[in-house]
Amino acid sequence: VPPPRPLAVDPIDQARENWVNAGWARAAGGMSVLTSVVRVSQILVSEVDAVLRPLGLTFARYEVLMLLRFSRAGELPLGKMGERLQVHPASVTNAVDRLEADGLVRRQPHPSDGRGVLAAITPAGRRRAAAASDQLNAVVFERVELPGDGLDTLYALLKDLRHRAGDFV
Amino acid sequence: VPPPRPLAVDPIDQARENWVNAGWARAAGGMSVLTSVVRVSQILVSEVDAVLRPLGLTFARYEVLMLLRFSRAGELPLGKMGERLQVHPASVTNAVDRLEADGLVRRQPHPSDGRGVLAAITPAGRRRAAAASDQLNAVVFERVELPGDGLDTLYALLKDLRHRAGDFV
DNA sequence: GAAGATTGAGAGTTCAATCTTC
DNA sequence: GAAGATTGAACTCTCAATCTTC
Repeated sequence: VPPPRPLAVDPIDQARENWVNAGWARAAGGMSVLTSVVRVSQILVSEVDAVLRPLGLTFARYEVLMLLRFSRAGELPLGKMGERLQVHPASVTNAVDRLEADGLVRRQPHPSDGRGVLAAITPAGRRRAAAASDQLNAVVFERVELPGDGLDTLYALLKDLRHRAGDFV
Repeated sequence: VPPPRPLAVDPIDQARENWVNAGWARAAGGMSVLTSVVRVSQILVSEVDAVLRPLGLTFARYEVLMLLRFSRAGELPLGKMGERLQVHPASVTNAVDRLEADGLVRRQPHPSDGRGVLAAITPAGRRRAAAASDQLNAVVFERVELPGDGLDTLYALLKDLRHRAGDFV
């Protein structure tokens, strides 16, 4: 396991400089923002996964669990979850398979549509979701910090990008 | 292929609201920023991959190619590339395998360290890198836009997060 | 013994194809 | 015919183990 030593200079700053020197100044801002977003995503997801691993969960399965936890009846059609989580139907099937094998979720027939399948959270699933949330809040979410209103500004800018990409209306 | 229809309401806003209602207001900001970063990363990387796919590249392999393109001698040790790109050594091996199979990169023995291996970009690799960069700049990077100095602000905030995570000194 | 690189196993995602039901 | 869900193949990433060279 190589302890990821911090680099002396910021590699993304270097890339940005390379872009400008190559005559691509107009694209330098977008390139460096994109690379930064990807890198921060890697960092944060690996922190989340490290917390969830001992609980037998991944970020994707945790999101499924929380979606059910916050739903009115504790159950949702698989397709709806795929839409909400913006993931491929096959990923939902896979996640529900794993959660069901661990007894955290149950598959149920859709009451009105014979094609559909509902996933329902079990009591064990609610307990696991609560434990995971407590740890994630304390160890990761509450420690994502920025000076001043940095977090709110960041959220608004990212929301703007998502909106422009057509992520929501 | 399901055309990802935009949702009527922002799912991350909903999650944020759920967090506050659950009594986790202190963690709501971090949770929604983290989820936003992950989502934007997914969107942008899939746009990049869509551009690179016809060129036989992925984002990871493109980054390797550009690292070599911007290096002084057009060649670097595999380990150095792993550090700069912040990826696992096995991922570098895999990327170089694919690039070498396509004739875009050549493996060379390290001149002074018998353990090391250099990857050197070939003329075909330079042509492929130039074509990929032209398209990425025009189709993706130049279209990542925000009003005012939004892009610079976003870059600075993400850099702050990376710095706090120990990504660089 | 430690560092650089490779290998094979395990997990997750995406895609195309399939099956059932509307 | 179209939609919901599942399956198997292909790909990528990560991890542990291995091999060579310092």
